[in-house]
Amino acid sequence: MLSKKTKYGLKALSYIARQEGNEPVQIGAIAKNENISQKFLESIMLSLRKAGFLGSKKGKGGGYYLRRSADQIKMVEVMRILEGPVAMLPCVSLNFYERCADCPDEGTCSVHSLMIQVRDNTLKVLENNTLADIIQD
Amino acid sequence: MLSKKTKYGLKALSYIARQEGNEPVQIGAIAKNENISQKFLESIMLSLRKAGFLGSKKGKGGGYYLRRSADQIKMVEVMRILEGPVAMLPCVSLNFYERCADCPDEGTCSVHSLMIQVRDNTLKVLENNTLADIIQD
DNA sequence: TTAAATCCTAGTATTCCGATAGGATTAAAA
DNA sequence: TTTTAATCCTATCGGAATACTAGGATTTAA
Repeated sequence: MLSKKTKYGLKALSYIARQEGNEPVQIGAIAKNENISQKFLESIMLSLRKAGFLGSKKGKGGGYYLRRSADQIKMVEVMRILEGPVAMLPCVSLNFYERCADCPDEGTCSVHSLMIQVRDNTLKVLENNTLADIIQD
Repeated sequence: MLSKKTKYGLKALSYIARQEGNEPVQIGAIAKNENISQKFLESIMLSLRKAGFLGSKKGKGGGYYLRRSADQIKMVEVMRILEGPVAMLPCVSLNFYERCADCPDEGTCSVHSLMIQVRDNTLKVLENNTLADIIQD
């Protein structure tokens, strides 16, 4: 299951991307319009800024804005920052690989190959969709 | 991330499917060979039996056996029993649907359509793989 | 009658998630 | 210069879920 953190983060990015012009958007406005706890959203925005998706302006009239155009922000990148690995098992993760404690040999693990297939199909979707794509609705 | 419960369940089913003949297989043997806590595995086997994948024989010489041939057990069925929904959001789940509290309208939610794509691609893999497929390694 | 297996219910330790608290800092506007 | 409005930052916390564990009841073969 997708965490609320990721879901809210994607909604916030979408909200910002849908605004006209490049004026900074306030957390308060996003939280209100998307029904998200403002304090929780604050910490999510911070992650997105530190990851390079968002820039911020402090003080009155400040807020957040996209640092890249929406069609340059792949869903898979955002997911990896907010959700972590795309794969369903650490042992099939490309960016967060870890051995499984219980497996003596990944090559003979029957679950392993299945989860590689799932990963590749999920990746295909997340690589091919950008922020620009998902706000087309 | 896949829960240990699901992973262990799949490994246990694979282990049983790989045995010659239809002799019941003991939890103890599975736990030992697959490095799984025996007590934990007990509860998982119980779920799999109640879901109809396994039959059991009690008492000395008892154990678990497949109730259907391995090529008749789709991965998606096992996943739904052990892991729950395939979808990453309740609002795009076919078998475990729930509204999202924060969405006034699913039709205009940008995350919704993305997660439908992910779901469909994951489903494709899990529908097309059976227990027989994943033990071919 | 004993040994070996499943069956079943409860409990528990730990981790993670979602959210909250409380201020520090910055900048525009009055 | 003061006020107001925004982000920044760290810490904490309750509840739920996960991953087991305990302990016995029941069943069956030898």
